[in-house]
Amino acid sequence: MSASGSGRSADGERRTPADPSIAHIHPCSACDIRQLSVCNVLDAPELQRLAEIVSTVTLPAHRTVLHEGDPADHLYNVTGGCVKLYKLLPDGRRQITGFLFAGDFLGLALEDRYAYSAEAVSDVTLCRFPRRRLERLLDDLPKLEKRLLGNASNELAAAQDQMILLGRKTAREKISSFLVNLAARAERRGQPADPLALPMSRTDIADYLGLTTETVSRTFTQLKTRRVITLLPGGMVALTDRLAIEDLASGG
Amino acid sequence: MSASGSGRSADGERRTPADPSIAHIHPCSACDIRQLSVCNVLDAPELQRLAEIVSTVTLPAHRTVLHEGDPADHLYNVTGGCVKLYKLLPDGRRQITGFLFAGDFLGLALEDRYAYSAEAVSDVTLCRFPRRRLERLLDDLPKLEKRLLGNASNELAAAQDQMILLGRKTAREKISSFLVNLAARAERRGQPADPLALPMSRTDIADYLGLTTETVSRTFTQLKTRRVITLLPGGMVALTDRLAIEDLASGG
DNA sequence: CGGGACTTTGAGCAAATTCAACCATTGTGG
DNA sequence: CCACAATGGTTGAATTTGCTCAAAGTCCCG
Repeated sequence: MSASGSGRSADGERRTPADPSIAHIHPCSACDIRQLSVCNVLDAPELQRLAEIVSTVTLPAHRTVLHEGDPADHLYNVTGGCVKLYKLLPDGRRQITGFLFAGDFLGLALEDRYAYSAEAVSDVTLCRFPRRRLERLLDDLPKLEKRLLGNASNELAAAQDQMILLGRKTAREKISSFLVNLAARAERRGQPADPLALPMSRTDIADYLGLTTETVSRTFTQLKTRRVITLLPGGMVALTDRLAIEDLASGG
Repeated sequence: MSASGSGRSADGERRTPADPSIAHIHPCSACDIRQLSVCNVLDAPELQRLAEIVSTVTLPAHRTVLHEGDPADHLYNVTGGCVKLYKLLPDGRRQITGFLFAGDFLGLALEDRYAYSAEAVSDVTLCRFPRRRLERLLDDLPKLEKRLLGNASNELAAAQDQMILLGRKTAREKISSFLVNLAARAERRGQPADPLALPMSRTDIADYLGLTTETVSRTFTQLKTRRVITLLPGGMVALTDRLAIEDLASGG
């Protein structure tokens, strides 16, 4: 990777040096999404220790963050934008296993290698932690470790919801669930939930829901025709009939 | 197979009292599946502390272990038999999110309530831990907490594998993956992987793979006809052509 | 043995996919 | 500034995979 010094490295990413002497340039204590993330369980001195090993990374849309099978050298915290996680079958079939937004944690794998790939959907900013150093730090910060466990447990619950979606819901129910779920998460981050921003492509949505782009497109128009949603320019959707879409989402 | 020194409670389960004075009757140190489970990171005195809050539970096949939405009062460790986890849609559609065997941990939810239901597939034995007491114990046993985090991280990886299965694999690939996966887990537990025991019904397999029983049955006969597997009496399968089935499983 | 649950097989159907064409938006070079 | 290629999205028609409904076959277990 690139040398430190906050220039633009060969692969186009910018970051702050890990040098603690200038860590105050990006103090975690001033982080405006901290209350969304795992860091919010830490007090000021603990946060300082975290700040000493973190570097901030900015990536443009479509840049790969990490690749399945690569050594899991870093963990990340998304601080802005949208990241997709995915796995591939040998013949290219793809399953997107999650979309991450500000506050979401990325890279938890106590294995040596990443079990999935991650790619920036929009321009994103990330906090990057060297895995070794973070693991060492965890021994001193049981609160953080507990929080990570809670985080993992929540992700497991979300994964189970995604399983029932993939295995048992119809296309219309899948799209509805997807929209309701994104809206709820946007709300939790304090971002507008209606109209809702859809930064990802139809293909991404299809690969997340186990459908094809054509089916995703047809289902959107169907929901539009039924006046459940309204498609707005700029990748926005209005959830016109919130009750109806929530009903569809839960498989009513 | 019954637990010693205890009565049968109202709901038909047998268990040892939590009374530590007789905990030595079921000492964790003599547990023959310990090396498979989260407990194996603990040394003798730590194990003793765990033994003081554990009770052993035996349930017959088809008995519900815990129910989605109920207060999450206990965590479990499966010590024998097979348990299925599942979620339901309002209209009864079911998704089985996992099968658990000896060594597998159950109930990790830092929420107040279980996010899914669990039911015994075969007769099962479980170690049961009161959640509050286990959580308190975790503060003193960082090794165990780390191990739980590692466990959760592995489960997340497995969940992502299941997502690509549900979203992107064909019926034949699903069945093949299922068999290969079960065989690998049986092997890890030191149980015979070929012929492989299938303790769960066709309906359970269908609800796990996002199929119908009919499709599961047809796919089994198809694999049988192609001489990839052999169906044996007593719910056993022989993986006749291991290479072929592994190829099918990975979507080759 | 006999009965009930589970499994397998069959025939027709339907939801979603595939293949193909068309439309909209955007960015580029003449 | 416009033409136009490129990308992504939408729509249509035909196909297919897996589902539904129905019936027959097996396997336990009493």
